[in-house]
Amino acid sequence: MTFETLCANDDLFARVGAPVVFAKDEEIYGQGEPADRVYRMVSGMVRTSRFMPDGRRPIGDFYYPGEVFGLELGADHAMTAEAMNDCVVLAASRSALIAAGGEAELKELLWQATVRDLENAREHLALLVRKSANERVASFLLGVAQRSQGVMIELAIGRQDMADYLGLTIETVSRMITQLQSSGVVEFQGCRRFRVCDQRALEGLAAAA
Amino acid sequence: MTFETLCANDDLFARVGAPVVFAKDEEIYGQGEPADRVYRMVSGMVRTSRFMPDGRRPIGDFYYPGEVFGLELGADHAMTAEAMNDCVVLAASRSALIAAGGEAELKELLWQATVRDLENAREHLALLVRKSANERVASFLLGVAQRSQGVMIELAIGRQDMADYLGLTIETVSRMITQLQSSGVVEFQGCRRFRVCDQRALEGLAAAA
DNA sequence: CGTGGCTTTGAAACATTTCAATCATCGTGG
DNA sequence: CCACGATGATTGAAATGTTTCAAAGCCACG
Repeated sequence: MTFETLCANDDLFARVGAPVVFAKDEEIYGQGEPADRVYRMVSGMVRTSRFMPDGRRPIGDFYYPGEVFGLELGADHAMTAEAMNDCVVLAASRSALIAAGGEAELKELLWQATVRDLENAREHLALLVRKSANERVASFLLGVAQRSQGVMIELAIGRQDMADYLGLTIETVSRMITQLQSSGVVEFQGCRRFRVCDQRALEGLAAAA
Repeated sequence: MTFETLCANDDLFARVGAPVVFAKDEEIYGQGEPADRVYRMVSGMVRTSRFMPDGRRPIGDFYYPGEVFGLELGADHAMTAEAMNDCVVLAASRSALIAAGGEAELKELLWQATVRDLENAREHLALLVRKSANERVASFLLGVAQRSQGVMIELAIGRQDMADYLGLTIETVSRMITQLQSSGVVEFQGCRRFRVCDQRALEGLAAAA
């Protein structure tokens, strides 16, 4: 989502939306529930995921501050959204958005959200097709680093979520991180804070990202 | 794409589009070229793919008769489109579509294409995350079977394209097909025609599809 | 009937997962 | 304040699944 579009919808969401706080691991909405409300991240992070019959849990997307989520193509939510840490979101009902901004503006919002989802999905696909475990982890860390600012990067995402997103097991993710560290590409302080030491090398590994 | 939407645009495309024939393996448009024309499949099959710096070739999508492709979110084509067999498409320039149907109708077309792409991408993601080789192949064959009619199914897609799409090597795909055959789930006649023998079993393998 | 492209098969190498155990980290209650 | 337990992360070793490399088979086409 570009800076302009973020600003363009700023008033609408700010006018209509009510700030809501969610605690870590709290569910924002569940798979199958009617999708009558739309959300925009203010702070914190949210993940969407889908529970499969066999217990696998493919992760859809991660949402950062400023991003809109909860809009669906159908009437119901196709995924579950959960807070990854304590977070604040602006919540607005579809009807309130229409009342305040009109049908056209809601459609525009839906359009932007859909385009962003499609772009994310394509990037995610590129990551999963024909990339090795360490390339996946490298791409992921590079992505997080690019979305963050500052040298020390806060990793809100736990190993299990990373693994689900990358199509790997938690152990493999862990090993790849260890490996990236021993080759001096990144450096972790604890398991949730890291620093990119060799940007060039990380980009090289992430390659076809 | 639903039946209704197909019909709704039928006139527009039929009025404006010019039928074009492409031979097997011919390029319809290339990655990076300006996306000024839109296409709808009449017969045959088309694949889109992206060539990566390292020579890998992730496949975007396969397009069947009736489906629209070539619309892009940006100004240029993000992928290359190639004919997988001799095929006929209706081609129309964006400007001609606007002249004939108006801006709104083109937007609607773009919306439908984007939604379909997103749904495909999500399904594709589900396939790649946490599915084993034989589950992937089973899902793929099931998908082809569902889109086809009749008992004997024509597989327009070669092994290499399947492998690229499924994130496997051509040898693995071949082995999985052999395996599905020996377990009596499907039966191949040559390498491009098959029949589903045990629908239930195939669905079981495709599972979380 | 041979040639070339695509598919299948085999064996060994390799990457990832699985299972099991150990290790941090962090919040809680003694 | 420290020990404790809980949760999540790391590590190791063996098992598994997939790829790689090499060779042979099949089929369509000239």
